[in-house]
Formats: sequence, C-alpha cells, structure tokens
Amino acid sequence: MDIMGKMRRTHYSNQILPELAGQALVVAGSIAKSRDLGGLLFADLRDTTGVIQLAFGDGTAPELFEKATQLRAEDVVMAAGTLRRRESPNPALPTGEVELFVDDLRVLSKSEVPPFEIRDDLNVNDELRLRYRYLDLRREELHNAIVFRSRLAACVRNYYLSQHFVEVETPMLIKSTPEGARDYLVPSRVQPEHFYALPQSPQLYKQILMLSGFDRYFQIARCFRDEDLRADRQPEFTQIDMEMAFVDEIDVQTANEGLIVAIFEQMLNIRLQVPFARMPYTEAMDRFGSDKPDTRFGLELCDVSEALRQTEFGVFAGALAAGGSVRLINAKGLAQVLSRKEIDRLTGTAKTYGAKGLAFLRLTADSESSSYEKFLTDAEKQAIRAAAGAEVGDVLLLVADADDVVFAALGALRLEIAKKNGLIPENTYNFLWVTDFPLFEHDVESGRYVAKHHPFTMPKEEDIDKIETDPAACRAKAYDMVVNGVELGGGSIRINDPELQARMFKALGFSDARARENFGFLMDAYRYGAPPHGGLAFGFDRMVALLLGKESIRDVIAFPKVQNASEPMSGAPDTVEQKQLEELHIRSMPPQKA
RNA sequence: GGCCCGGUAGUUCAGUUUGGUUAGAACGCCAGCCUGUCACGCUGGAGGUCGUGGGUUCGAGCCCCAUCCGGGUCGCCA
Repeated sequence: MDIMGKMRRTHYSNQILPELAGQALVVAGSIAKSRDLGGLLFADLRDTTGVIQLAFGDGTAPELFEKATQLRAEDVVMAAGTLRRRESPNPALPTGEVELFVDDLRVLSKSEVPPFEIRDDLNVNDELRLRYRYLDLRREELHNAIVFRSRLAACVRNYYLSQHFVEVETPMLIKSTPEGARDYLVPSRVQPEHFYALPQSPQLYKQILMLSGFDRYFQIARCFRDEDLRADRQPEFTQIDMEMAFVDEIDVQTANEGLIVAIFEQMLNIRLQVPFARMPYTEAMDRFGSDKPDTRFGLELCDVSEALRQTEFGVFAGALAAGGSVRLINAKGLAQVLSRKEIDRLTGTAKTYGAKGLAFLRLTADSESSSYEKFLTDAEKQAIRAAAGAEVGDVLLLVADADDVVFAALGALRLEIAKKNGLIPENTYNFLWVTDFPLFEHDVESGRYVAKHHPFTMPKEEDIDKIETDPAACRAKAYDMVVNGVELGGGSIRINDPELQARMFKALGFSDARARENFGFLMDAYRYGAPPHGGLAFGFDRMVALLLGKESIRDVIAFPKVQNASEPMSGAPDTVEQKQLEELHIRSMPPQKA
C-alpha cells in the first residue's frame, strides 16, 4: 500500500523562498492551526524546519475545500500546489511572503485532540509535558533545542577530529568501583550474584587508552549516577570526554579553549577572547565563596576575622576559636531594598547552607541598625566598616562559622542578592579556569581524607612531599572551566607513576588488598610504560542549556527523567516478570508482574 | 532523608485568608455564520470524583490528619 500515492515531498518549509513563487511544490507535515474564514481557508503546516501556510479558496475544487474544512490540529498531511505570493504577507513568519495554493491534499493520519496545545507561548505542567513528550517535542522551542543539540555535537566532533583526536567508544557495562557517586547496577545472568555497573564516566578507560598509545581521545559519552536529581542533574547525562598524552595543565586548557571558541563562533556567532582568566581555588573561595564563581558582578566577600580576633562577642569568638572565620559581603547601595524583613528572608537562605544566623549592619541616611551593636567594641565596629568600605546606603551581611559554611552561605547570598536586584549583566560570558584545587577533602562521615577530584589526580610537584604529612595543604593539577557561575567542565593531569599512585591510595585509606581489588587492572597497566597525560570532561547537557539560555537541562534532553528518577512517558522503572528475576538469580522481590 | 511551593474543566488559572444557594474566566473542543486570516472574527453549546483516603462540621474546593504526584532546594552528586 502506498498511502502517499505518487506524492513525494519536494521542499521543507525552510527551503521555500519567495523566488519560488509560481512553482509547483509538495510539502509534508502536521497541521499546526487552521483558520476557516468561510469561503477562504488557511492552514499552517508545520514540519521539522518551520511553518508554511496552505491556502484554499477561489478556484479550489469544492470537494477539496470540503476536505480542508475537516482539517484539525496535528493531522498529518501532504499537500501539493502552486506557491504564490500572499495578498497580505506576514512579516513575523520566515515564509510569510508566500503561501501554497493547494490543489491536492492527502490526510495521512488524523489526530485526536491533543491534551495540550502545541504552542510555545503556553506554560504547561511539566508532568503532562513529559507524559506526552512526543507532543511536547513538536513545540518549536523544544524541537529546535534538540536540533541545536545535534548540531552542537557535530561541531564538537569536527573540532576534536580536526585536532587529530580519535573517537573511541568505551563499555557501558563495567566494573563497579567504590568512592564517588552511587552506581547503577546491572545483575549478571551468567555469573550469579555478580553485577556490572553503568559508567559514571569513561574515566578509567580513557586513561587506559592513553597508555594504549592513542595519544588523543574523545567521546560524547552517556554517563550514569544514581543520585538525586536537580534542575541541572539527571541520572543519565552526556559528557564530552577527552584525554591527551604528553601534556600538562596548560595544554589541556588551551585545547579546550579552542573548542569553546569554535563552538561560540559556529553556533552563536560570538567571538571569545582566549586565553581565559585563571583563578586559583583559594582565591575563588575567598572572593566569591564558590569554586564556580560568577564573575559578572561584584558583591565580593571580605574577611574580617583579624579585626575580630580579640572580640568577646560569643558568636564571632566561637567561630574563630574553632578555626573558622567571620566574613561579610557589602550589598552596596541596597539599604532601601534590603529591609529588615528582606534581611530576615536572607537569613533563611543562609541557614539553608548551615549558617546559624546572619549578622548585619544597615546604613540608611537617617538611621543605622545592626544586629551586633551591643556586642562589639567601637574599635571592632569601626574595623568592620573600614574593611567593608561601608558607606551610607550599604548593608553589610556577616556570617561567622567554619570556613566551608561561611563560603556556602555568603556565596549563595551573593547570587541571590544579585539576581533579585538585577546586578547580573545579560549577554555576557565570563569564562575562567579555576585551578589548583585541593587534592584531598576531609570527609566528616568516614573521618578520613577522600579525593576531591578522583584518586588518579596528579598533585602539584611542590606538594607531593605533603601527601603523607599535610594532606589538607596538597594542591592538585586539577582545573574546572567555569562560565557565569556554571561549572561547564573539569579535569586534571593524571598520575602516571605507579609508585606515586600507590602513595595516593595509601593516603586515601585504601589497604593494598583493597586498592588491588578495585583498581588492580589500572595499576598493572601503568607498569608497562605510561606517558604523562590528562584530560577533561564537559557536561554536554549543561553546555546546550547554557548556549540556549535554558534554566534546566530537561529542556535540552529529548526524554528526561523526573525527580523520582522515573521517565513519565514510558513508566520506567517498572517491575519485571518472575522469570526474569530467576534468570538473574534475584530472589524474593515481591511484587512482580503477573 | 529534611525543608519550601504546587495539584480546581482538555489546558492555564481565579476561588482557600473569613466553611454556606447552581464552583467561575480565558484558551482549546463541538455546531452555525463569515473571501485575506495568521492569537481571525461573531453566535450558541458541551465539558468538573476540586490529586487520593480518612476526619471535624448541620454543611468542606476551603479546616485537620495521612498519603500520592510534580517543581525547587539542602544533604548527596570523587
């Protein structure tokens, strides 16, 4: 059966130019909207590239006109006719100067009334959108985002291939390794009680590829992490993963600056300046309270610990005595907006991040109010004002606590205040590399040091001797690419010396046996000659979202998951049949499917 | 696991503060009219277990308890 008859599409809507007027065309797509004016009828036909208006009226055969009046939204049709200039053009539409005067119409598939209108200018509940994702994907904005994503992937491939990188696919069913995020596990049928893990990243394989002599590798790789979702985090997501041999930090950074420059030029027609700024981790924390600082605006942090070293005010003294600090941000000129009520609200934000409270000083033209007025000496109060550069119209917001709490709270307040008061310039891309990350991070839960990046990260040469003696002071050859407060990617130089790797495992509290069991294959591999190498991985979903100005990566993923990690359209995850469980040697997991 | 917000017509929402007759609007849908629309217009119509379960009350969309679902977020995410 040939439902299309002899009809074959000749043009997509974005190929239909005014110069083609007078020509016979065939178009195919869905009816977006029809407008029946009585003796005249217009229907908008939507294909993957845009919209073209179909016209029926004077000169249309009566049976055909009757057929046109039966058209409904989302009906799938092919239409043949003659392109003609419109009597009343629509400048808002790329094809707005012309229309197809139809002489043959095939309705290939009727549509039921959809549960929501297929229009961009309509907010629809996320759950409904996701349940009917195939309809949501017809909406121009989302549709174009998915097309853009595909073009971006091609751009990335072109760039790396032009730089002599080799694209290699690494396994999806791999060995589970401890540390880091929770693994998705896949039971083995052939080996009872054994499990694969889905990769959190191709990390180990790309390192192996370097010592397999590939020299330059990349992959647009799907990754899996069984952790809770966020607007910018999905259980499965896509990384642009790359690795290079015979390089140090600067080489990896330069290569990837080249990628970003190419992307911005080709996808957005924006020319970026390279090299990007570099900022050590400690500076990022001190100035912005974040390892992914948004440098588009000020409101920088100011450390007033020294001025308060002798204070008798318990809140400040306690934090300092415990090794913490007292820091502030000066909300310059915002005293009118930051009312007492607003400061109370900000206190709530600070508490979310573990701060016990928020001290403040509010300076207006006719009054000064401060939460610490009665507790500090005049000298201390003066010192705070001087350090902050406080003037009339300013509000100082202070947090006293352990450093990580102070940074988290003030870093978040900084962002919130800037957003609410329009301090963030639009259409600006502030790229920078945050460098010299700590090698280790103290884990309160286990009471030991864990790798901040991962256990294969090369320490800075000058810090290697401190691995055993002063782990907290060790810095890593690790770097993140940050833009506008978003961590776009991160990477490191890897350890290629088995001895040093053994020291790292030891410092991380791995027994020899445990290191062997988990990473034996990797340690063995490095014994047969391994070039120095390093790499980086970008969050591809975040990159698409950034380039398109989307708030959530859900808006650039065709079939995303929701907060409970399910996929509303298909209903995954779901129970399975008893037989499947038995084959996988999984016992007693009621309820199963009948 | 914690906290915050939300769930009322197919859709987006109002109504919940202060419980009280028949739960409204817009869009969509259906029918009729309409020859230059493109958010077409005009006229008429259909459409509701107020997420679910329980409770208080003479009476619950509104108050209470529980629960499910969605969004945001902290923890978590090397």
